[in-house]
Amino acid sequence: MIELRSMPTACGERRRDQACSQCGARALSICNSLDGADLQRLDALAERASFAAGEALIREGDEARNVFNITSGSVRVFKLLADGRRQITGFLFAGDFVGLATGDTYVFSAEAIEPVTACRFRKAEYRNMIRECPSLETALLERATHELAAAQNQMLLLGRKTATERIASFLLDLPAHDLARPMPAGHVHLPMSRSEIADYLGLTIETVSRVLSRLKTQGLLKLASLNEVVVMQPRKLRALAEGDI
Amino acid sequence: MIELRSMPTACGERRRDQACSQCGARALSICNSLDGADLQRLDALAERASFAAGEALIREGDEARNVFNITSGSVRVFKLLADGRRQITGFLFAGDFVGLATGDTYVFSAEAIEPVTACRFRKAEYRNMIRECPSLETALLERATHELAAAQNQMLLLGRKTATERIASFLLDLPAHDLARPMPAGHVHLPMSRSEIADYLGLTIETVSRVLSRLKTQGLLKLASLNEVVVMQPRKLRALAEGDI
DNA sequence: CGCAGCCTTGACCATTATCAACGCTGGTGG
DNA sequence: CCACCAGCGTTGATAATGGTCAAGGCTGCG
Repeated sequence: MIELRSMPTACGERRRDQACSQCGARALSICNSLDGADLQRLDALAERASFAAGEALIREGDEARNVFNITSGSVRVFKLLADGRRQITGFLFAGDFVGLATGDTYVFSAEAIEPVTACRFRKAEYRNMIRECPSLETALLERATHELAAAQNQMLLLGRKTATERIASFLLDLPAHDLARPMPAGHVHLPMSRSEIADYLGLTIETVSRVLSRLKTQGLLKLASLNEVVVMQPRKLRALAEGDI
Repeated sequence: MIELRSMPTACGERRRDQACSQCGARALSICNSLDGADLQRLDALAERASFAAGEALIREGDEARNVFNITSGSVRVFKLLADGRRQITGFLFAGDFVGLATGDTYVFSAEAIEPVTACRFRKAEYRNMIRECPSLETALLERATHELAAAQNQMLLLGRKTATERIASFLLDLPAHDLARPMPAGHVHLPMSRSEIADYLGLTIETVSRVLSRLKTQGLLKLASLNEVVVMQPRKLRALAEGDI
């Protein structure tokens, strides 16, 4: 129950220090916007949960009973078409919040990529939470607004960027979200598979693989391992990402 | 100054009556969630503004001073790449709210498609507004959450749907947003040009035109005029939209 | 050591973009 | 009042980006 307060990074300094590459705002976690007393009251309502890799936190169509605050690991949020086509709408990491949704049922699914720990809150207690801690609503609105800006960026990416621009954007934006995992400058950790990257960027695994190989050949990247990329020429990569060529 | 309260549809019955095709929630306008006294207090802070077709309400990069509540007309919200590629992230109609953004500058642009009237609020007064009317924050959070769900749907569309599926989805979803314009059942009004439809769906104008022609040939649609489509076989169109073929 | 699963690479294909020509329509000026 | 023009939309021919299918390689685990 103490997890919410003690979670290493969501409430920590590192998260405060880094500006969002999209909108310039400081990275937000719910905890950053709340004071100690508020957090303590929320803790009393939180329930600790952990999920194995692949396990679902949220299933589209299920009754929307819970909201979660991720405290470690990484999560994919996605929607499916009837024939199995998948669009991953976001990756979540420590400090992120998931499950807020209008209506009675979830309209997306969320699954653990790696083992995940989270604080679970009953949605039924949501009103109580707001009453006990009104600044929570402000924090959630800020967070939602921030996610909306991120979603607009992703729509720009999916609707108008080429495969290379998508990969470049992805590699540059990812580190800003996974602040819990300290990485040497230029190193990008990819907890997700090629197939998940593809489903996030609206591409196929083959195209993802080919573009990564080409960027490596061109000297913009090194592939330290399957799950770790080193950005060698960030300026060139940024130019690619924005289509400034 | 009375516009906010008296706007014909944003606060009206029609808007309450229709459920959102995406998430099942009742269509939301800020006004629906607030009582008369609250609306009156907000009115005191509102400033009436009108915009000619093509005029900008919001320009990406500008200091974020205002938020708007659209009272009539239609608006395109979009982002641009350096070379001019445009992604329209949404169309707004009477009752919609625009301008909420984290950070000091707007991260998107908004322009009138048709002549638009709106209520303008100074962002500097935002804190006052919340203090005078705390339920506004709740309403805004609901609205933001709703938009986030819509954004996830659009990402699914942009990342994973074919051209035909995109057009079908668009034609089915649009009427739910433009409730201020009463239309006979099956009739869809398109205030936007082909080029705007293309930039919303991540296609070119030629592809939009071709797909519309083909759907017409197949008898799923009639093109009453450039700006009005009649859906002849909604079930088939819905099947197309979901990829249920 | 071997196998399963994921990733990479190659050859070919299809959807959609691009380029180009033509048509419609509404507004304007003769 | 009619004709012309500009702008938008449609349609066709061709091209290219990225998808599909297929084969082979790497890696980590039993």
